[in-house]
Amino acid sequence: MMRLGPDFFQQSALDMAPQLLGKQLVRRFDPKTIRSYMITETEAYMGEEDLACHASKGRTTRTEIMYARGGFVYVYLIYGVYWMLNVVSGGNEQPQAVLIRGLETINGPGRLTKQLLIDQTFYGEDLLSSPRIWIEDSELKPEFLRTPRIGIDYAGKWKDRPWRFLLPG
DNA sequence: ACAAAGATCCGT
DNA sequence: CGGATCTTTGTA
Repeated sequence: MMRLGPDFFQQSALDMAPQLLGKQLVRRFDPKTIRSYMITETEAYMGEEDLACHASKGRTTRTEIMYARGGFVYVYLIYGVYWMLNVVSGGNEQPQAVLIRGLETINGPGRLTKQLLIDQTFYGEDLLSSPRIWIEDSELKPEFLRTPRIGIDYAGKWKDRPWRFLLPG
């Protein structure tokens, strides 16, 4: 299948998050080792208004990449332990992103980055052109479930928005 | 400078 | 249910 292009990533995070389900996250570990993993769980983070979104604190060194056009990778360290993998979405100056929370064979956002060897060096990586990580299309239009996002109880009224998307089972 | 919190996971 | 472990950010 084909690598997803600019149009896909310029959708809002809310549109993109469910559409990422069933797509293939592809990782080239070295010139001879390429593996792909079906995306099974995502969450949308919707800009400065969204208190659960890191961009709610405004533009900082960490959140800078979220203000770029969609298609870049946003990674950050959580609890001093786990790297979180996000796909920046929307147009320039729209600080939105989608957290990849699960893959077909790996549950959990911290576990998947550990297995795929994704760390801070992927901050700002361009999914449109990177030789080591990209996302490929799929013919699937899977049914999916929606729930509130995980781990954001501090986010006031935003914590109950059903912006987590996952494949059943 | 310093303190606090965090989009998680694991072992008890 | 608590600990790990450290970057980012707010406050001074």
